[in-house]
Amino acid sequence: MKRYNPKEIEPRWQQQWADSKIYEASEDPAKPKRYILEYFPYPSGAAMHVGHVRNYTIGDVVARHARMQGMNVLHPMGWDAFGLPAENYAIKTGISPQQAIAENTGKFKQQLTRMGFSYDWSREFASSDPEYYRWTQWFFLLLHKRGLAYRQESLQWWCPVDKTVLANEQVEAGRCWRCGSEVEKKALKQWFFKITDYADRLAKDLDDVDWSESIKSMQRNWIGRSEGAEVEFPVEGSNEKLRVFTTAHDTIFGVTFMVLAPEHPLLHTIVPETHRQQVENYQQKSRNKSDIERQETNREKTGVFTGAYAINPLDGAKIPIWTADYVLAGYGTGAIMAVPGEDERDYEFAKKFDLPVIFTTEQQEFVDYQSELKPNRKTYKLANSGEFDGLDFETGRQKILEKLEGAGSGKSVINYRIRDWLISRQRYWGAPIPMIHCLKDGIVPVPEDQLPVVLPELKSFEPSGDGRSPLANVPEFVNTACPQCGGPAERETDTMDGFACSSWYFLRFADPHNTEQPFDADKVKFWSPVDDYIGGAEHAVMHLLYARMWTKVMQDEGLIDFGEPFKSLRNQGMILAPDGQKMSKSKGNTIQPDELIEQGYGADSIRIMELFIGPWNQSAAWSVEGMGGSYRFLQRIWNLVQEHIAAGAATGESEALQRAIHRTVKKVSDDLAAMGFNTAIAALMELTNDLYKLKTEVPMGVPVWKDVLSKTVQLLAPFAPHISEELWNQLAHEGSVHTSEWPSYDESYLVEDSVTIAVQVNGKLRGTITAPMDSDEVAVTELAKADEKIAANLAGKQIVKTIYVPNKLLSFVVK
RNA sequence: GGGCGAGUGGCGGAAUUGGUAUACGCGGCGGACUUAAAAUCCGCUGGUCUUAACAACCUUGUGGGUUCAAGUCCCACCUCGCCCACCA
Repeated sequence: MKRYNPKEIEPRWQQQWADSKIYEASEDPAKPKRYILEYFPYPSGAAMHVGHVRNYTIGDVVARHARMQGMNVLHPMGWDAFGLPAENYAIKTGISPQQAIAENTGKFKQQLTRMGFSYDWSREFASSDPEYYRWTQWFFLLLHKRGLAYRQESLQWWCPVDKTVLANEQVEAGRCWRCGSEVEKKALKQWFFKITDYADRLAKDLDDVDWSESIKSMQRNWIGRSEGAEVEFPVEGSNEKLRVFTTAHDTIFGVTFMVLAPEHPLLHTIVPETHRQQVENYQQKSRNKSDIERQETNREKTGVFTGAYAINPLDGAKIPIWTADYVLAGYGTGAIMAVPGEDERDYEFAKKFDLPVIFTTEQQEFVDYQSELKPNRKTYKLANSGEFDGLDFETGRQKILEKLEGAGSGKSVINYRIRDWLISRQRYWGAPIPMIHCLKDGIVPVPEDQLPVVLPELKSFEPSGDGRSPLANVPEFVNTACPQCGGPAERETDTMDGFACSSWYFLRFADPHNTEQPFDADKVKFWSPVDDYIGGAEHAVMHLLYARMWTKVMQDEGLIDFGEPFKSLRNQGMILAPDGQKMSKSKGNTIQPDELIEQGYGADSIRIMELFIGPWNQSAAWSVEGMGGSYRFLQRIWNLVQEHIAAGAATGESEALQRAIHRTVKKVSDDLAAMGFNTAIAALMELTNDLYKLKTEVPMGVPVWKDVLSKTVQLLAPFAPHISEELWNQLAHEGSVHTSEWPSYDESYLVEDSVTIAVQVNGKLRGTITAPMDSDEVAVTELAKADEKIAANLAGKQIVKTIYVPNKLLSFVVK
């Protein structure tokens, strides 16, 4: 009898699949399409570990199952090659990024292939291929044409270690998302994408996609849409007006002071000489505070009086203007009207600096404005609010806004927390921004027919840290002719954020080798949008937000006819190291699939383990012992098939075998539809246990065994593709199991003749009885009373009530 | 402080609309096979409980509630994980 040897069968079938191109997709309108995509990986120097592999295993099971269900499946793979990880790896090892990417993608591809993933490799590309980034640059020009790319000087987050600016999304708690070092502020002229123009649609369209609530709420939170009003307060003795954003204009009669952020420009003009020194001291102090310090010193409020006063536009009250760093320069107008009677932070500030507190509700008590959503707030009535006294909260809000609008000092406004996407990077390894600076004509786009602006191969590409990209030191790259006047001009030397490249790659997969345009509209229309997007939750507010924005820009341009790129999003749970810690190279606790394959477990066992370890969307610690269980499970199926093949032909039927397989077909089909991978595998294990018992009753070699084993192998195929293909072949089937039709089940085999019914007395289980299927209450009651144990529990008691759930349960209530 | 999610055996976990809690796997114990071991196959394995059987009682983070019946529904609380955090 042949032994199960993954080392022998797995490479053989991998080769066979590649040769026969069975996973290559084409636009066949006869079959329903399904586009299944996993985030394309960064081919870093470190090999993939079993945590990464889980992501691809989930996608592969979905893809293989869909194919067997007769769908036209697109399941591509490529490389997110530009960006810091690849460049830092190249710097560390001293080899060029071009070469490092070539080597690492080779390694990654080999790892993925060894896992038996069913990718259409004919569509492979890397975002650093000139044939690809040519179109990334083309999209930059498109955004520029549509007024969505602009250049502006402002204070930006700067990572002193990676020596580049970062987008807001890429700063986490004051630290660089890549290297973890504390970021600084630096004034630089930078390119931005105007994602704020799309804030509203990005927030609203989340209602229509099938994503987890937590990712949706993270995006909504990041976009931070809030409805309110912008109100102008004249500054006393000046022509200046102080503009504030508020979501609580109904509390305007409770304003007892104003607060400007220390960076607010009005501080240059409205502060009287008497207070100038102390204001400047305060500004200096807060400038020196890092973002992290500001967060650590969290609750203690600081600030100084500016000596200036504002006038309340509704009642003419004179209001002192303060500056304090609890007001953020970058949000709203960088200034607030402080209402200590309603806002916790203003209240704290007022207490500390002994400023008056006015309550603007009849309750005359402090109400945390943050609790606006609490229903009780709706019952509050305005007080201390002049003509608006007695109005309920909603009406008061409305009337006050009307009055402000009438007086020309207020308007309703929607404010967003999200900032424009800073996309310039002062790093080498990225797509060059296709712009030219001409002394005469200013900033001129590179003509489309001159794309791509090729990234030159450099010997030295370390970031300088002077705020300029390494490309600035390459005269052959920099010096060029102005496309408009033909005179001498300089190329933009910053490169694009790697997230620009990943903002459209999913569309390129539909038409990856097009040299005339980014993609053919019909091909994209055929495959898009992505039906199942599978990946980790770490992309929640970066990639997923950017890609959604680009999609909407393309929709507006008429290139595509949809606005949401990812119909459903699935976030897999993380695989932790056996010690429960995150796997990382630095901790030395990673487990790589290659080691396990070498040890003889094989890719199939790893795939089973990845899914059986727990629900796919929950994290789980890797179990070394568990691998043995996965391997044994496959081996048991292997051995069953070998025994069957070895047995001589016999005749006979088996109802029990049929029942077992049909039950399992239903269970696995249902579980796969609900992504219940772990329970689907459990069902296959149970089936295997049943088959081992049944082989002592039904001789192997009986035709029904071939039927049952063949279906078993088909059910196993999405999870363990190699062993399934091998056994399918051994069972003398033509063609690949992976292109075979998913088995169906016959309801008649699912119906049992008799059922076990639980019998409860006063809610406690007192026994079980076996009754014919669909017995009525009278018959079951009789059977129950005949049961010795149940009878003992009923003895001497009066039955008050009987509840019967057909085929399940009988419950007596007794006194 | 806000948002999202989760607490079930020694461990990972299972449990349709409330209806036999602990499926399946790991680990452990026992047996078969073997000169022996590994491998394989078979059986047992929540607690009170210490040899076996029977019985009883207890058990899904804690405390209440609804119900004939609660891991599942309701209320309050505790713990852990993740995300956002002075966003006016």
